[in-house]
Amino acid sequence: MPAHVARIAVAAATYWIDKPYDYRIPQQLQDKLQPGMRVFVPFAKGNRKSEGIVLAVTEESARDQLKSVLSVLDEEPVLNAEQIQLALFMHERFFCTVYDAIKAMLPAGLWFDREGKRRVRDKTIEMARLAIAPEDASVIAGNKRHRSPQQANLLDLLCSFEALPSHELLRFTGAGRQSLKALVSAQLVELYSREVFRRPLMQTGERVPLPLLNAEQQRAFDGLSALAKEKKACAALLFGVTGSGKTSVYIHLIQQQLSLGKSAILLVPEIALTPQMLTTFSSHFGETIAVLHSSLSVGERYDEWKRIKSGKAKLVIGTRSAVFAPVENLGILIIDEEQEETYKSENTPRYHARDIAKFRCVKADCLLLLGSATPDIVSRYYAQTGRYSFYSLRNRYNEQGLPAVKIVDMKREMRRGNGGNISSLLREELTVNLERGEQSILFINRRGAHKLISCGACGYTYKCPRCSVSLTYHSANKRLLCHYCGYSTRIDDACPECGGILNHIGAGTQLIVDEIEELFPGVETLRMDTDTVTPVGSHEVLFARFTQEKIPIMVGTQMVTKGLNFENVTLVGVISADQSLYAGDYRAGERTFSLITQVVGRGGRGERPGRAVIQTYTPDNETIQQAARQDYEAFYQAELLLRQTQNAPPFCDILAVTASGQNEAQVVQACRFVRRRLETLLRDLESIHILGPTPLAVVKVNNRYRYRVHLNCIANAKVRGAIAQVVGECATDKRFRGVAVFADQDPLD
DNA sequence: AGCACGCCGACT
DNA sequence: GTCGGCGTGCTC
Repeated sequence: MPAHVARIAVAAATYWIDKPYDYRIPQQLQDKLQPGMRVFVPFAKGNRKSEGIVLAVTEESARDQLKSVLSVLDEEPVLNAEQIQLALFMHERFFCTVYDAIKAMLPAGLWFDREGKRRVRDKTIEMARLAIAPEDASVIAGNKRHRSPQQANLLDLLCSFEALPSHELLRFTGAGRQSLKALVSAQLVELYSREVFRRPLMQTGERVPLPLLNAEQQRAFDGLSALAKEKKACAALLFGVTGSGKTSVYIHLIQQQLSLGKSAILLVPEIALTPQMLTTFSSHFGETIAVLHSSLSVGERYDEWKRIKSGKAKLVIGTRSAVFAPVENLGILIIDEEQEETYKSENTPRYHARDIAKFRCVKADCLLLLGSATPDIVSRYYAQTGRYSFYSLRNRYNEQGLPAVKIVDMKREMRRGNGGNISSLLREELTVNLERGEQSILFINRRGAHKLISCGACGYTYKCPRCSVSLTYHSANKRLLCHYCGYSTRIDDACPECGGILNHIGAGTQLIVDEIEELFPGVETLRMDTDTVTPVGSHEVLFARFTQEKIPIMVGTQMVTKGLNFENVTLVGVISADQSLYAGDYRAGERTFSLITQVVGRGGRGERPGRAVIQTYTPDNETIQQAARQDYEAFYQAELLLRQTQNAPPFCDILAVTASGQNEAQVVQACRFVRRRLETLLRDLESIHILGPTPLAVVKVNNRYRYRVHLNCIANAKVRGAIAQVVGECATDKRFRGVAVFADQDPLD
């Protein structure tokens, strides 16, 4: 008897009604339809056409009335059995629909394909430039009768740049596409396409022999390869101080699996920051590598996905979403710098790559390897308790010693009359480096370190009209910008409230650069931060300039801490170590320790020993001192104790139910309801703490207020079930209309 | 009676 | 979320 029922995950089903739906398979589709294929099905009363994916094909259904599958969208399944299981697991684990999970697993190129045929996009971006002289353009921009304010903004910005990608131009001015189009038809602006930076070059020439392992690396490799060969699911933590050569161990492990006919996945926190690593890997593995990351075009990403699925690529290197790479026969999955927060998705599905990796390694009976110089406290704890195997690399490459670190008390500095951001010690050290012709890196421990603007007379500051944050000043486009919603506006000549003089405050990269220029006139500096107006792929360009042109000083945020070896860098300065310590969440200490440790480890990679200067307002802080000593074990022990008293991971899971909406009171009401319901549903649970409603650190984003209820408990099926139920109750309760509610484990913010 | 509107609730 | 069903109440 032919199978005639398809169990389907329907795209149109919202979270609270999401479950597998049964459909009848019409006669003409019975031979074609297989699990993992996408279909169109009628859904709900209106029978509106929805996409769906076949989870299983069976004989019988528990219901007697079934609608029929309308059509099949794929010739071949796009998901295999393991991926379908993974999607069902994600539904349970991450409070998302099965279809949300599936969307995260497949490349976007596969989706837009049916309606619009825009699957294969070429590798160009649209650029905009003035079609007339800048002087004429600024005259036209100034003439308010002639051009709308938006158009004037666009012209203004284009005056200070030769050319800009049009999406960035629009983002920075807040103008719509129509305004740009109008300028184009008025022949003031022209658009052209430019090829974007291509994928990191894959070497096709001679394969380089594998790197030699030192005794310590060999020991780690021997242990890990024995684990990998056991052909059963296991996990290991490889602790390796910065510069100890974790990568060499990865290369050998991967090589071993590839030679056994297996495939491998290597996850990295951010591809843009690991060009050196990519070059190394391609010199060993050539075209068997597929690279997956967010700055690939839809077409490129789709092509890489196909290369992996067809088995042409056996080693996948990529960021978070690469954990879904459709490799067959997985032999090893490595997560480099596993403590990085980029492995956690902040959008639906709110998954952590580590959890997906564990699932896959269990299914494939293979080794999951977590590598880090500053492991996640939870991972280190599992290594301690034996849940993970544990290997460590404690010696730096070439027997290099750790940098000599000095901590500067900025309070004392201030009392001595130095109100700047650069202490006298750091200035002396910089002078030494300049004289010796050696390079220095200054690190600003602050997200999106930018200038704030405030009025010297009345204290007025610019606030985002849609979010509860101040606007930051971007000298690149001379505009004020909101980091949360992208709102941007022109800066006034004087304070809009009282007409006073506007000051630039805050330790932004630009500010430090300005200070350096004042202290060392004529010395070239390089700025490195996420939010400058720069084309895609420019990190590599900037890093290359820093190395090749031997620019004496680089000033930057987080991104200077990662992955790159600069031979000639002998001094690292941490401008202010404190910023991330007081972020309020339980991970603040971990984050600070990791950042400082990594940046200090950047120095002294070459022949000469490195030095580091850490500036802080709290020089007695244990975390800062541990980071200065690069003493992970001391930090781990102290932090573990703290976690125990805080009821935080690894002793407890933290689940959060977040509500957002335009009406603040209603959002708080929804949270109170969530709390009451959870207290009722979970009242017989012994160790559970329910907290909140608490506003998020940034309470309003895009005119929506955000509040949250936290649960500290072991996240078992009962707890997850209760949360799923309550999220559903909120969604259907008319008192909470307009309030969006979602659940998440270990939220980042 | 005829219809506009709003609320309810199910979605295979 | 979204749509059809159905009750209420207004108007002709």
